[in-house]
Amino acid sequence: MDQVEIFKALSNKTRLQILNWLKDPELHFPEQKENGFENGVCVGQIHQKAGLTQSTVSEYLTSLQRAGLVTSTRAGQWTYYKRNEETFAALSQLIQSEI
Amino acid sequence: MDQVEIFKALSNKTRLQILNWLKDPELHFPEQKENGFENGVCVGQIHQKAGLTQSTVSEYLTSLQRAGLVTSTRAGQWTYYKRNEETFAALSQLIQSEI
DNA sequence: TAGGCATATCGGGAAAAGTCGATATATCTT
DNA sequence: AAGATATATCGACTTTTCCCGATATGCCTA
Repeated sequence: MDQVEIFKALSNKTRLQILNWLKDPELHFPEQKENGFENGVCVGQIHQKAGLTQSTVSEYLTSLQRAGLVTSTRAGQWTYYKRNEETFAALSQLIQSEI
Repeated sequence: MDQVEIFKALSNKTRLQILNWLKDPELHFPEQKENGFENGVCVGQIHQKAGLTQSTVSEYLTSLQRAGLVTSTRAGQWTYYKRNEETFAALSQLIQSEI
């Protein structure tokens, strides 16, 4: 758990927004509903909603993953990303006790 | 409370270290003991310990203050900085519930 | 195996952050 | 008023981040 890397990943409005959307996929990504959300949301959906290019969104998701804030699952041609709540809990604790 | 500004301020090893030092001034800044720590620690002490130039440390402290993570008090020719624990508590909560 | 999607990676230009040395400002002492 | 000390600000340079378009890779289907 690299603190600086986590905080850097969180230092961007769009990335914060993506994390927020992923808290409630049913609400924010209804188009994907038929496929379920067990593995999270695929890049294309996030790309559309974010209004940035596909490459930028892909890079953002990779950086969130490197920080441990999301996990990814490949399924066919899709990559699904979902929040890694453990990291959020650990971070909240860290701020309370260590930082 | 600007989340992005807070996370940017926390995205630097030295600034994290400064915040950590300020948790226990008696331990980390014994040279200043005679003056007490009610208002925190003065810039010069932090500068010496950080091993970066005075201007850099001054700028770091300003950025921590803009983020609300520390407060400053001027007393004579010294400026004392101390942690603003309210912001840390609020941030920890924010991560648990909102982000 | 060719073509079509979905995603990742690469190269680059603009903006921001990191860091310094020099200088300005404020305060204290004499 | 002058000099000394503490801090802040400025100008510059380097590194990193932001974000894009173009291209590569991987997988699926006809």
